Amino acid sequence: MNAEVFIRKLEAFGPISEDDQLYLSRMRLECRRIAAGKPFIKSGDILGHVHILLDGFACRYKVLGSGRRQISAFILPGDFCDAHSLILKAADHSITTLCDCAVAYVARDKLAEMLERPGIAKALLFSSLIEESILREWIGNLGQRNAVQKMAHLFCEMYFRMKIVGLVTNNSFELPLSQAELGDTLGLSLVHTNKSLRKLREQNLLTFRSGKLHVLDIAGLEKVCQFSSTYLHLEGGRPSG
Amino acid sequence: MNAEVFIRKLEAFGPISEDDQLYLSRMRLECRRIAAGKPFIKSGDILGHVHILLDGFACRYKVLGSGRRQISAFILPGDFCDAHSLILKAADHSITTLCDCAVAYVARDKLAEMLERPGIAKALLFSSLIEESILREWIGNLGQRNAVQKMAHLFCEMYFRMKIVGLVTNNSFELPLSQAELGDTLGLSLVHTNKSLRKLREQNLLTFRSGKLHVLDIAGLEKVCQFSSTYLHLEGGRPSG
DNA sequence: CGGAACTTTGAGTCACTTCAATCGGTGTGG
DNA sequence: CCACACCGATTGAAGTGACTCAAAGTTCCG
Repeated sequence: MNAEVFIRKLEAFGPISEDDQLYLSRMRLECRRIAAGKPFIKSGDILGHVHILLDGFACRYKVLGSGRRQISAFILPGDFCDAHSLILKAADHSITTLCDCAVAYVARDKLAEMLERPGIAKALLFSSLIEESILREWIGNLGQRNAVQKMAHLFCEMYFRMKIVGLVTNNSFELPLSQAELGDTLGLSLVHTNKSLRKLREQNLLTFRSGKLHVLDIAGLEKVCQFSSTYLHLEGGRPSG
Repeated sequence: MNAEVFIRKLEAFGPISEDDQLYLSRMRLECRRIAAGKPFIKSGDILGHVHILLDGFACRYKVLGSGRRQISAFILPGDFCDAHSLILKAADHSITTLCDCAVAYVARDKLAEMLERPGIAKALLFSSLIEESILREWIGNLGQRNAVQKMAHLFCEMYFRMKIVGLVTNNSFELPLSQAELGDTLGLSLVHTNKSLRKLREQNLLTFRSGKLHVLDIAGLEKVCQFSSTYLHLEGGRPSG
């Protein structure tokens, strides 16, 4: 398995020089398959290497002292799982697969070496800035919208993000989440998650069954939560820098 | 006005070479004072330069379609206000001062030049990773805690962040927020913000009046929300990289 | 066929919201 | 020096969105 998905991802943030590309592709990445539902990074883990998701779907989460769980991000192919381990020896949150995944391993000193290349460091910085932007939007989502709106917003976001990586077919895509996990993402109880989902279904906006989301009316869904995709920075058009 | 606050901030993320320091200090930064309560970056603005807060207190926020406002971050001296404008021509959120501030301006092409230096690019990446970490914690805060716990958590965070930059005296510090702004940060109505604040006060944990927070019992406050400061990455100890 | 995990639904309760009014401090003009 | 306006803080009361508890229905898999 090679670093192609990863290189493509970096390129989305700006031109990667031929030299850098060569460097990355020559870097043999160790790769492993991980089964669905396996928390492969746990809060507190000391990490000797950094993970890149090559295939599948994963999420970041924290379990608070109260035992409640909050999912704070979804990880798509090409994404770094734990760039943050660059600065902290121990992981400050956990990561679990949500379906069968392929994950590449980069030794930490290898990563340090990568960062000496301005082109790569810049691409990682940009990638981190977009993640920040998504996190800020989630904060607004959790703080200011009601249950149905929150859910519509999450589905809109995932629709656009999956679409851009080519994973949407006939307006539907794999979103391998249980309703409990959906609730942990939106800060809702399981029961209320179920009832909010029903409302969206009854408005003929979507169906969501066995980990597959089918969007019937994306315009309607966007309207429910006043969705605007600018925060996803999809166009890929960058100014200078 | 020079870039000292900024250099000190970068140094917190790892050694900055003498050459880089010289480069930064030689860079004459244009600096302006901005009065309290002035939104100096507005969502949609096309930015020709990047801002660094040198002195004061500011916040990021978004106004949703519904008119509701969400504050998504507080900006302290030394922080970049809009590193994200590196990747997007237009700002995707607004920033306002919360008290009188001093702000430095860096032309965008100057910043692009800075990023060609691996040491600086790395420091900015690290800074961005820590911001991400804080955003993730806020997501957990908004999603999983009740009003009183949320508020306690925010106060704990600000206590530690202000302390590390030397702005805490006698367990109290300037937090120039109205209760309405506090509510917009925590996703609470003004009325409930006031009532939650009262509960914390009645437990003799703190006082909060005219933009000044006095922490009477930090251990008690931490206990209310099960606060753990690891996500702030305060120690500054970094592994390789 | 049995069990586990997930989904669905109903009922009662509570945290938080909205509406509405008052109170206090501060600045301004007469 | 007082009257007035303004803004933020405070409080009470009523409404509601989301929660918890409880139970039954479904789907999937060994």
